Amino acid sequence: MPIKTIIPPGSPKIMLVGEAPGEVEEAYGAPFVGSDGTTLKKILTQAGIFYGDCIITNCSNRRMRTFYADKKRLVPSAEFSQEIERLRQEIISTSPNIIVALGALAMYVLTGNEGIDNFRGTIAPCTLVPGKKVLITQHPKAVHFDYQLFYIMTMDFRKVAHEALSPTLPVENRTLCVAPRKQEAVEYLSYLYHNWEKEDLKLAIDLEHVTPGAHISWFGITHSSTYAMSIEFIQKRLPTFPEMDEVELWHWIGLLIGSGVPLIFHNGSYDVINLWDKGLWCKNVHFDTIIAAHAVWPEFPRTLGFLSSILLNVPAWKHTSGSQYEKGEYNAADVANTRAIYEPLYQIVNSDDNYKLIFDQEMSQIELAGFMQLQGINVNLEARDKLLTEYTTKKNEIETGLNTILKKNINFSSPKQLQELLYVDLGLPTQFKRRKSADDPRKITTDADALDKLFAETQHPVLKLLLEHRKYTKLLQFISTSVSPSNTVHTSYNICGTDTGRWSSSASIILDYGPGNLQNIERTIRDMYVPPTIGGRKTCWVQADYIGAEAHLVANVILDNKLMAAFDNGEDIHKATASFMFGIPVEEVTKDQRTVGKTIRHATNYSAGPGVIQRKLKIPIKLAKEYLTRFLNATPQLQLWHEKLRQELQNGRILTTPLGRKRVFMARWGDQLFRSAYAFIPQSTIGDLLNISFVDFYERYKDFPNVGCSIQLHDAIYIWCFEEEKEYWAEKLYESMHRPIHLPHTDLYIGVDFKWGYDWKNMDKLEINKR
DNA sequence: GATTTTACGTA
DNA sequence: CGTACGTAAAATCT
Repeated sequence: MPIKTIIPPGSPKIMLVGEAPGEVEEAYGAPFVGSDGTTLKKILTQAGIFYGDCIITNCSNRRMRTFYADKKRLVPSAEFSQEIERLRQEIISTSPNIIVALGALAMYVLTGNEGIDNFRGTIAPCTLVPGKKVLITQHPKAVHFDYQLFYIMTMDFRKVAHEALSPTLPVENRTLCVAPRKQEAVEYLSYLYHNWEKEDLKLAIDLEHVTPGAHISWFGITHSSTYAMSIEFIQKRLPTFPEMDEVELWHWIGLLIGSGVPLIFHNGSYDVINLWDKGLWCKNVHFDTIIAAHAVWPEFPRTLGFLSSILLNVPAWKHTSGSQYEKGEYNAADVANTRAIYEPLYQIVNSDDNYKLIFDQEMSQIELAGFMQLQGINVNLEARDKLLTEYTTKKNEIETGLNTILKKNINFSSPKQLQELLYVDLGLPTQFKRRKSADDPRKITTDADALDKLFAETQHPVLKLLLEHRKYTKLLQFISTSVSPSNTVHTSYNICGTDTGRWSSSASIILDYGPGNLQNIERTIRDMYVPPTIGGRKTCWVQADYIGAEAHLVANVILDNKLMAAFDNGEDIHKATASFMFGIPVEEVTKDQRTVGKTIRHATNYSAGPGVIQRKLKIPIKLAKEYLTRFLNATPQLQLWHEKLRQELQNGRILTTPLGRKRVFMARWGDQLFRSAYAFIPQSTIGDLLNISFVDFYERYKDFPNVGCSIQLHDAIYIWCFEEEKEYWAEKLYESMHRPIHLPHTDLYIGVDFKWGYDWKNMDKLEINKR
């Protein structure tokens, strides 16, 4: 039996179109009566829309086994065609101002579009009933798989509420000037140059490049959200303009961006730094829309397409860009939309002191992050080759050994072949992956933990060899990385790379050399990385790291007096932990007990269970549980704090760190969300503290020729200088890093440790005067 | 050829 | 049932 479309009395303005009824809907004879309906109602309420005011229907009001008659799912089946016709008639007879397509099927039926991620949040003309407008969003059932969509759909429905006021489609009022002739481009650039000050212009810029070399192929620029010019510089790796014309264009671009005109970017960390690499300096980087979005919604996607779908009423464009001309159109649309989202983002950032604080802080990091990306890290080729030989030999020996024992060749990097080997051929007990939640499916694994466990149980020699093989394979991955012609590797430090405010690091597309991520290099092979040689003289590295930073902060946040005192007195805090865990004097703590203290301290700060401790310490689960209980009993403040955080989350799902960074937690309510929350405060605070300090140091000394910034490692900073000046620069670095965190009861200062050395592995303690 | 999964390195 | 990341190689999809 078909269900019935709900049509409220009067002239309803909003029509919601789902897919087809499920079992529950069919039983009740009405759409959206199950759990999807509950989700939908919640979202509508959040968006200020009353469910009872909406027409509620589906693409099909009958349960349907197959919607389409063909394999490509383009031609509706006969019975589905009837239902589509019924929908068409209902749209005509009820004539809503806005139709909401819930999910990909409704989008396809109503608009003919495919690929929901490209269109979600945008308005498209209705093809089923021409003249009508359709807002595309996800089906409420998608929230079940990705809870964040609840918040995204809420934003979509706020747009629905606005669009319901009138039946007219948003007008496309943008002029995109694609691949202009030189004269036209120069006219625009010179107009901007001569008039930006008196007309108070703010310019958005966006680059497209071709690889390798990140050569700029399109330069998009605009002063307005309704106009954009995209200048084409490269077509199929050949220059578009004669050399003199291109020189003239770059001359104007250089004049303009160096003039001090406020510039707006979407991910300026790329554009500004690429221009810098090509010798062009952006004097006034006024606003980065990615940084703004990161300061405000760290958990949301930050692509231009997403932000435009949330903040603007422009048609979807990210799925276009095929032909050369379309690439220019795409670039022009990008820059116009960057200019457009700037306006609302500027308002939002400035509406809240915390947002503004974090925004300004992250903007100040662009130059430092970019400087380190372009400078790179030097590689000592001799040291690299030595490591390469050493580990290749070791890996080969193990392979030979394994092949002899197994009497056949398999790919030890293949999880599939290893499963076959371990759980079928050798008949070992099948191991399952550690799950994040009890609801997750059990998955067979051959990871290091599984091999460790199997070795402990069976002492099978193959397992040990496999583990070593893994280790050397991984090391060789790090060692055999590409190096630039000047023997450097480069990383892109991503200011907005995490939800916590820590930086991440990834492959540089401007200088594509090295392993990309320079924040996860294995310690044993770090000696292949060396500080630069300046004026023919070798420099050394000075490393400064915050001592036990996260634990120190947590101790002060939860007011753990014992631990606070241990930090204040400069004690070994892991020994101190072991001391009160085992109820023995600090002097009697053994090395093993210290390791236990260290592991438990770390694990409990992030609410780990006994399983983690069992694996880290390689001890029986019973002992791990005992240690855990002992620790938690000795530190009741920790659980009280975790409880307090959960309560805080219940009031709006927002946490604010002592340094003012806010994060909304959008995961489904439960343990995983709680754990992210417990980790957020220390991770974010220390990350921010270090970045503030690093920028402070960079800004003070960036023009000094004998010192430079090299590496950021979350809670450690590396700078290079000459050996005889290492104490001097370490003291300067200390001045930048010795910085208070304001807490209710005190201003907390995290201690700093210094080391120095001529490579990244062999570093010695460096004593300095800390005033 | 593009996308997803598995495994593993760092703080 | 530690969180936060990025990458290589294998596996899988189209």
